[in-house]
Amino acid sequence: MPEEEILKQRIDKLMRLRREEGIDPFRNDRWDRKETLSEVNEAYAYLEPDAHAADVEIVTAGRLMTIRRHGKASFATMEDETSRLQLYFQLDATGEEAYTFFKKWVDTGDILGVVGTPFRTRRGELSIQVKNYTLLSKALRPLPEKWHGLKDTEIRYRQRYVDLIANPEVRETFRKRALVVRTFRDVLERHGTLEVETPILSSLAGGANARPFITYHNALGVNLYLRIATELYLKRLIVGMLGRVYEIGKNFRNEGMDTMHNPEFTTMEVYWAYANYQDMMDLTEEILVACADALGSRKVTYQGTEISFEPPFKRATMVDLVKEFCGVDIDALASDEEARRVGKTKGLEITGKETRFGILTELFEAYVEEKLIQPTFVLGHPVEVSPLAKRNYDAPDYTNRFELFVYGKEVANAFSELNDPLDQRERFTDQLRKKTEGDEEAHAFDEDFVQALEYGLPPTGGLGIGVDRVTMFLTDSRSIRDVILFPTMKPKS
RNA sequence: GAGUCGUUAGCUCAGCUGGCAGAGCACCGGACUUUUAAUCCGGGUGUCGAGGGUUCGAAUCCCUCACGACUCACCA
Repeated sequence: MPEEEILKQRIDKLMRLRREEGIDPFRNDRWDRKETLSEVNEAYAYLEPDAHAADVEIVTAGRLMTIRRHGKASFATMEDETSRLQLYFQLDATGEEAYTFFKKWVDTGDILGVVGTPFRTRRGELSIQVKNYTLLSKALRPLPEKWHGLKDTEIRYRQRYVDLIANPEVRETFRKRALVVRTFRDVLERHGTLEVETPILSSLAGGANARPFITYHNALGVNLYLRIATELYLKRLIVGMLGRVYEIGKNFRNEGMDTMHNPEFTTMEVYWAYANYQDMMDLTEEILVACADALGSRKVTYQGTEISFEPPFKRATMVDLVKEFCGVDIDALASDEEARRVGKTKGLEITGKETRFGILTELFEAYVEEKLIQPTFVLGHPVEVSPLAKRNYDAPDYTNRFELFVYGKEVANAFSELNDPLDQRERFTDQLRKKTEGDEEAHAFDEDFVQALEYGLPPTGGLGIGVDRVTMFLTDSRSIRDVILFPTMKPKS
């Protein structure tokens, strides 16, 4: 039957229900649920087959997922946010009127409030013998198929509510996501970190290499950008003497999308005054281990590969990793020209402008990243690709920075924050030069941020973690869309 | 942005070399007082993603477009 036909039929049925029975299922304002289905399942797990707890009254509610109608006794499977449980409607127990009403008016998908007694059937299934019930809401559209569920990715993402009804494991994934976020907060609060909110709308989108979304403010008559990172505002707050701050929120990047990238995604960024990137490494480890523990295990299987979040995570410098996986010792190369030559032999596309540090970074991305399956801290990024990180004063071409890779993907990025306003100004200028050379993703020059640094930023450790990616790895989700409730979709024309 | 694959009933899917549009579940009607993918009897409910082309004839072959999935490029 075409869906419109079913809808029409169900609306007609609703009208008849109102007219013939004087009952409007949408009139109910609340239901005094006394227990959830998982509470019932736990409390009466002890019942033996065919045993009734006849003196107990259960008051619960949920959605009917399946109905097995018989002549004078019917079964239904009810599901709520915690569990599922079988209902037993028996003419002798409900009375003729209520039983007939059930057979005539109640459909799968309907929300029911029920009162009854727990028992276990001869076949061994815990059930509720329904004494009476109330139709709390009516479903006018049919549920997806009960056996195969809903698989169509397009419907799953566009109509997530249907996905959530049909696939309990999807609900579980989003509960885990909430637990991950809560664990982030727990750890950060334990370290005396203040949760703050900074602007999403701003006249300048900085703090990362990315193209922003542009929007327009009518009253001000100006273009505003959606933020691409929270970094620069949070560091202003450290200047402002808030000591330790963090923000969990969405960033927006106007770039391609695939299984690892959604245009809006969630990050946690944290900044601690008087700390450095080493402290941030410890914090990263602490947060990830706490998340793994919260979800049950430090060893997780991601897409068939076991990943261990048992600390300490592996640590290595970018230079050493490139040496190990690619056989190129950047420090041994005398000039940029030589580096470009070596890069070319390794298959890099060379424009002639690369420095040896650019080559290092490209070799790392080409040869190393995908090999870093187990959690690995990569240290010592070149200054050239780290416009906001503090220089390593023993090796001035490199920064006190790390990125954490898991399953070949970047999960965290952290550094000792650059707090020298003069150096920061130079690096922004360098980014500006890159921008005029055509690099659309070069950082914007944030004059106000430099000015903030001129008031004095204490030595500060900063860290950003991709919340969606952490959730993916801990829930074995192959696409970022599986951990975002309403992922960005192209509108259907 | 490029390539590959996909789109058939509400859902999950068949549909061969071009020859009447199919199944299970769901849904509608009937029987059934412990079923659980209930069973039994009866009912097919469709713009075969959209548009164009080839052909006597197109779900099927060709082209264009839309949307999705995967791979790649960019990126976290």
